[in-house]
Amino acid sequence: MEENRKVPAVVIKRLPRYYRYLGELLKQDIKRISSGALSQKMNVTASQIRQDFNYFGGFGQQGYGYNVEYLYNEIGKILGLNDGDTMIIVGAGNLGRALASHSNFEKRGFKLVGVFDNNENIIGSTINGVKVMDIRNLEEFLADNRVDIAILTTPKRAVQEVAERLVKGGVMGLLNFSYAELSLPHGVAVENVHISDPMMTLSYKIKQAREGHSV
Amino acid sequence: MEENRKVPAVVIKRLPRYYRYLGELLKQDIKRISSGALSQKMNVTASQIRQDFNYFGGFGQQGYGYNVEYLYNEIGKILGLNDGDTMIIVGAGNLGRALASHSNFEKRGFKLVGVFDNNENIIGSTINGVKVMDIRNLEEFLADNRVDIAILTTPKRAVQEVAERLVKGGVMGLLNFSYAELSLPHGVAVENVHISDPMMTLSYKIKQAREGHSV
DNA sequence: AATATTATGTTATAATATTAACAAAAACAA
DNA sequence: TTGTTTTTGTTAATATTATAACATAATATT
Repeated sequence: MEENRKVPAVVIKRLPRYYRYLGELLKQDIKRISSGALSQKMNVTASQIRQDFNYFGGFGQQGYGYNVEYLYNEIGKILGLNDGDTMIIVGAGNLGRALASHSNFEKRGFKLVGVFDNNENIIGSTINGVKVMDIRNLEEFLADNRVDIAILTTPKRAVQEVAERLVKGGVMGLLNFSYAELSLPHGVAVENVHISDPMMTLSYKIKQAREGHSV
Repeated sequence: MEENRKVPAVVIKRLPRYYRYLGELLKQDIKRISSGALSQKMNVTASQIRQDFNYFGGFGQQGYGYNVEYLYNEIGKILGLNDGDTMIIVGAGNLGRALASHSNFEKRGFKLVGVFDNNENIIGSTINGVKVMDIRNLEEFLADNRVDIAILTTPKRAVQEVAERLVKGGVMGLLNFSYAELSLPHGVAVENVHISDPMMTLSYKIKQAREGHSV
């Protein structure tokens, strides 16, 4: 029932996975689940599940388990989903366009309100119902529209400058897909996604398997 | 100099980041670096860097530090990069096409040898110099070509079946971008990439910042 | 050549994270 | 009901990970 311990980052990182699994259970119309049953499905220990949830006070009931819908919603609240956070995508290349069409963001409660690029040939076109705007009009847009999150899919050389402009314009969080690592004022939330990292990890695992080690 | 301790997964996960940073240093023609200097750039402790490298025997010299190129190459070897691993992409939707055009994979030594889809309109077209093939010909292709890694960007409903066919065809590692989590025989290396997970983590951080907690 | 400095590899210590244990509470069964 | 089973929240024990400390060796300096 203790609520004020600082929640370790490693616990926070696990919440999205819990959330996804619980969403699946919901779809299957499963009303309740025990930590033991969930642990089997998710391949973690029941103890860890209970411990994790307990950082937030615990959401279950002895002898019963957890109400799936309630738990799902509570984790969503912890993560700040469905708060109506808005996002823009900066960089309408292959990856930017793919992400713009990615319906999962909407499913998690994030609303795409703009896409920006500097390529004349792309500016003015529409992706997933959203107009691609000129990056030169970024400041104007940010002044008129609240933007919570920006997804960065620009080339490496552009990303630091763009990030600074976004922060200056009031954007609170950046999801950085570019290769460069950003240095920004304290207080700006940044998550880096380097898609070749898991590829390299995979390469290591394969090598291990080839050499007869367990994977 | 100890080499046979089991290397913790958390250390392996850090290697790609070291590798990327060292690649940057190389480009800047920096020949040597100390754990202290590297730790500042990467925002980790020097102790951790030395400890991490020591799992593999250590690559430095007392009083000198690390030779950047040597260290870069050694980490590459540990990760099994530039071993000529081949890869295919299954699912030529927005994300699959974006990944096919993603030059970083090649930079890390992975060679794209095929793209598969089931959409008649896409089959036969070319992405990044590689022909999109009919998924029905997957087995035939795998019989004729060694494929080490498959990137999965199919819709969720298709991914488990495709994964099984790939494994049967001899593919050793899967990089799964689809929402579903795969259950596969022991010994198959799998890395899951759920791009909405870091988005949710970011949402949490923003919420914390709004509530006045440090990020 | 002698000394001071640098910086590793490695061991020791501290901090975190995971798992196990279990009392208390609710659900279920007889 | 009453007793038995289930299953949580929570504390205790263990294991893992990160940091600090330092002896040793190479480099740099005088």
